[in-house]
Amino acid sequence: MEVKEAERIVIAKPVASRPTCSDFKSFSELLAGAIKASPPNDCSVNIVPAIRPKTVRFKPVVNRSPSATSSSKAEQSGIGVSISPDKVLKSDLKPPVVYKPQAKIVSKTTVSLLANMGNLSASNELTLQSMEAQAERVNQEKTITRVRPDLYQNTPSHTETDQTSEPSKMGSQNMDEDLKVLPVVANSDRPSYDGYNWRKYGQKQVKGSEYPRSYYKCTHPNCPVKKKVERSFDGQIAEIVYKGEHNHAKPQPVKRNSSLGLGFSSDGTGEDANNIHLWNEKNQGSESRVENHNEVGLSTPPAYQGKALLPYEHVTTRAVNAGGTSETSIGPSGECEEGSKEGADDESGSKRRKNEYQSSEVGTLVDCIQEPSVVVQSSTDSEIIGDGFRWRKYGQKVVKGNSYPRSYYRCSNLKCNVRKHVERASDDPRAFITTYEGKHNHEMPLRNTNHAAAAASDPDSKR
DNA sequence: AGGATTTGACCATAA
DNA sequence: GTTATGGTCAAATCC
Repeated sequence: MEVKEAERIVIAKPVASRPTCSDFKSFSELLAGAIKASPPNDCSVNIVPAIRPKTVRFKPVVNRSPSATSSSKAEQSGIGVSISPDKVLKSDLKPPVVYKPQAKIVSKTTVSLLANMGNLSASNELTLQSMEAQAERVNQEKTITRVRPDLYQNTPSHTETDQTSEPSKMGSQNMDEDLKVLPVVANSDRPSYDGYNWRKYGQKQVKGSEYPRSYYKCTHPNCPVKKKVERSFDGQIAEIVYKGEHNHAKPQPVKRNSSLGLGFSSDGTGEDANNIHLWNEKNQGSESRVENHNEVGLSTPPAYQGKALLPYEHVTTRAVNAGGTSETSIGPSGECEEGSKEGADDESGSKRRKNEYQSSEVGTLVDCIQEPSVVVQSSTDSEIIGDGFRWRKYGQKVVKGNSYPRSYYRCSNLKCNVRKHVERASDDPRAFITTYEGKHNHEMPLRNTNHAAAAASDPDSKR
């Protein structure tokens, strides 16, 4: 809890600061074999070694000093390695390497999983995408999504089961504030779960960050949107910053699993009707920021972790609707059309996508496993749906160090003692921080109603 | 073969 | 003006 607090503070800062320091430590410790959730840690640890090898890229670069290159690379891949044990661990975890391999593995698994899970999977994906989409939509100019590693770590292992089984809901946490909480899962190097296609055009080690920052551009022809992704100590996505606005709709998924009610795209793009709506709805915005957090008790990496999937993170994104609509009830028709168009575009990029999916499916998998969330919101005050669970607001208070009131929620499930509080992270009314306490001991409540509603309102849900 | 990714170098901006 | 840092470019490489 304390830690959370600290982190929370950090996150609140407008600047992309790395909240991970404290976490990091704990994490390393965890890795050492000690504390907290052993499963995740173990997984991460195991993963690292396996992955690393791949990371190394042997380039006989002529132009650049070869020796330097190799060394530099080595450094990058293992920047922290030589430094300190902790760092070493971190380095091991480094993302760059990890993703691809994992993604592949995951993808397969995912496929099977999806097959088995059916609706769930679909919903999950949708959820993810939606989340990201929402985040983006929230701030088109600039959106920052942050993940809280610590939370992630703390996260117990299996809540996910619960979550998995149920569709998650996305909701605005504070309706008052017009916030939206979106769970986001981002794992791959190239996060494409926001429903758009991205091409990585750069990667750089930034100061104060253990991991390199990756730069992505939207692959759509004239789309100026870019995003940069930073990873936390364990290789998980710590922050995603979007720049610009998409001048196009999300690419439409080519295939859809008919069995999936929500229109799940098998290709992994997973366009969510909801997402699309959200997006289109607000692709305009000047600058907005969204923060994501890992939900503490929510996720638990399944079998994958063992593999290398550390990256599966569960993130909650809070976005404020600048424009206002928080709900799924967004304008559909136009979007749908656009989506179709996009789909056409996609064809040209089918190959590209393939690759993307391969590399990015981890996220999908995670989604499936973790929890689906549907971007449906109910506007009830007492019940907030943002992460798939129902919450009841039981208090609000202005806490020290934050000029904005913090809203306290508890899981509406009587037997569950999970609580969370949401507060504004900064002056930016769109930035919120959600802190979870405890883990759910039950499954995510089904929201058939919402689902249905969402589906109904979304023609995109196409089927 | 073609597109995506990697990664050192280069450029821009801020301190 | 210098240095530091971030962002982008583009050749090499991978898939």
